[in-house]
Amino acid sequence: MLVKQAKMKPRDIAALIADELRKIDSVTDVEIAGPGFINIRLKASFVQEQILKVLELGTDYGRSDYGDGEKVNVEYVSVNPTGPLHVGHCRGAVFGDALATLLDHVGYDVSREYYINDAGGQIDVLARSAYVRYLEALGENIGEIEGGLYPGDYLIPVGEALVEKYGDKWKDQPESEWLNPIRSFATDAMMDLIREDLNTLDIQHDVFFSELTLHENGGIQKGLEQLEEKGLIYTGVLEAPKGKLPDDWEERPQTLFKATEFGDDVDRALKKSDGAWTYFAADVAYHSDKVARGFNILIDVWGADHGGYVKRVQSVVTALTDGKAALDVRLCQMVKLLRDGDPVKMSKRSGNFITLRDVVKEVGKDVVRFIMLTRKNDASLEFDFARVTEQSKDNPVFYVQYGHARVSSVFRKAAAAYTDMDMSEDALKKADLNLLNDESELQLIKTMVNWPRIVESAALAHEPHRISYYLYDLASEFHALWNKGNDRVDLRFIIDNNKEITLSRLAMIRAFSIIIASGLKILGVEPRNEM
RNA sequence: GCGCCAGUAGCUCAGCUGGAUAGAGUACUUGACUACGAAUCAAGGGGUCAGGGGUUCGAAUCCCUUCUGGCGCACCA
Repeated sequence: MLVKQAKMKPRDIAALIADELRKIDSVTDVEIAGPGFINIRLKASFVQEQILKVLELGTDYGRSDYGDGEKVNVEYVSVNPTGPLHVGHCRGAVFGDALATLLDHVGYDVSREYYINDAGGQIDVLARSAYVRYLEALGENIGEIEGGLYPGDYLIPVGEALVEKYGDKWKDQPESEWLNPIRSFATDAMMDLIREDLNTLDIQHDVFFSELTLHENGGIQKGLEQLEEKGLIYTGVLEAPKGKLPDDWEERPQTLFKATEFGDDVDRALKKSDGAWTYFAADVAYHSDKVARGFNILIDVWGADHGGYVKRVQSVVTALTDGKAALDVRLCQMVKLLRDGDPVKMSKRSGNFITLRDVVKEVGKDVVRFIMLTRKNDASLEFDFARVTEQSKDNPVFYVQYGHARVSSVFRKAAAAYTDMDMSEDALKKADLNLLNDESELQLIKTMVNWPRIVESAALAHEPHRISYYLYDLASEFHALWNKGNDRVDLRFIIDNNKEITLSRLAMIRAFSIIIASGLKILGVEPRNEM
C-alpha cells in the first residue's frame, strides 16, 4: 500500500518499520519474509495478560465505542399484518435483531423498527376476511371461505372478539360502514399476533411505525414536498419495459420521482392510476421521517424478492439528504426447509404452511437464531430439522454450547478435587498466567484475543454471521486442547497436587467461556452450563 | 431485453475493506476413552476459486466480457 506513496521497494519499507517495532517492549522478534511481510513475535506474557483483561471486563470484553453514540436505524421484519409470521420470516427477523445488537455492542445508538404496511389493498382483504369470521361468530353458516380472502383459522378468534366488542352491529350493514373499523381492529389483532410470534424469538422492536398514519396525517405530502423543492418531481410518461409487456399496460402521464439522477434504472411512480399514493410514495415519507429523526445510518432488512426495490429507496435517501445519509439494504435469501434431507413441501393453501411459532416450538429459540446466522445473508440457507437438533459437531449450535458446558463441568470437578481452593472471580484474576505457556494454550489465547477485532469488523460490514463462524472456530480450538489432555495428562486443566497451575488454567477457560457467552449474547442465544 | 445477487473440494459453505502453501464441516480411509463429559480429538486423500482477458510487486477478492443458476422488472405490498 505504501509502495507507491513512498516510492520504495516493499522490503525496504518493511525494514524501516521492523526497526521501529523492535523498540517496543512486548516485541521479542521481528523478521521480514517474502515480498515484504513483517512477522512479529510477541512476548508470551503479553498474550497471557490478555486473559486478565477478559476476566476484568467480563462480557463487556469486545465492546467498544467505535460508533461513538451515532444513531443507527435498523428496520426489519416489517411483514404485512395479515396473518402470523411464517418460517420464511425467521431469517430476516433474526438477522436484523442480531445486527442491531452487534451495532449496539460497538457503541452505536440503535433503534429497532418495524414498518407496519397497514394501508394497502391487502389490509382490506384482511378486513373482509375478518368480517366473514365475524358473521361466523354470530352463528351464520359461512361455508367455504371465498377465494381471494385469507382462509386461515387464526382469524376465527378475531371474529369472536369483534362480536364481543360490537355485537351484531355490522351484521347487515354495507361494507362502507364496517370496513374501516373492522380493518383497524383486525390490524391491531394481527400486530398483537406478530409481536407474540417475535417474542418467541426474543425479538422486541423499539418502534412500530404505521404506514397508515403517513396517509392520514399528511406525512406523504410532507415527504414529497422536500423532493419537490429540489425539483425532483415531475409529470412524465414512462417507456414500456422491454421484453414481455404487462397485460394491462397503458402509456400515460404520471407523477414521477427522478430516481435516475441517483443511479436508479428508471424514474419511479408516486401515484397510482386511481389517484392514490403508491407504496413507494409512502416509503419516501417513511425514510424522510427516519432522517428527520436524526438517523444518518439507515439499514433495511428485506427478503431477496424485494431486490428490485433497493435502488429507488437508496435514491430517495440520497436525494433527501444530499448524500449525507446512507441506506444499506441487506437482502436475506430463502431458507430451504428440509427434514432428513428431504424438502418440506409448503403450499400457500390454508393450513399447509409452517409458521415461525411451529419452528421455534419444535427446535427451540436458540437453535433457530444460531442457524439463521450460519450463512451470510445473501446466500441461501438450508435448515434441516433433523440436523439442527442433532447433538454433534455437525450442528454448530451444539458444538459451541458444548464448549461452554464443558467449562462449567471443569469448574464443578475442580471444586470437588480441591475443596479448599478459592475459585472466585477475584482469585482467578490473581492466578499466575505465566504458567500458561504450552503452544496449544497460547494458540487458544491468541484466538480469544482476536475477539474485539471480530466484533468490530462484523459490525462494520453489517455481517453478524462472522460472529457465528468465530465462535465455532474458538470452540474448536478449545475442544482440541481438551483432547490433548487425553494423551498428555500434564495438559489437563485440573492437575493434582498443583494448585497454582490449576488455578491458571481455570482462569484461562473462564475467559474462554466469557467470550463464548458474550458472542452468543450478540446472537441472542443463551449459553448453557449443561447439555 | 435490462438490473441485482450468486458460481470456491463429491456435497453444504467460510475466506476479515488486494497478501505468504485457498480453509472448515460433511462424506470416505485410519487411529485415540483405567476421562477434567469420546456429544470430542488427531492424521490422510480430495481444488484450472465457472471460462477468458485486464489492472500490479501480488487477485478467490478490483475492472471488462462470456457461460450457468436465483430474484426482480409501470400503477400491487
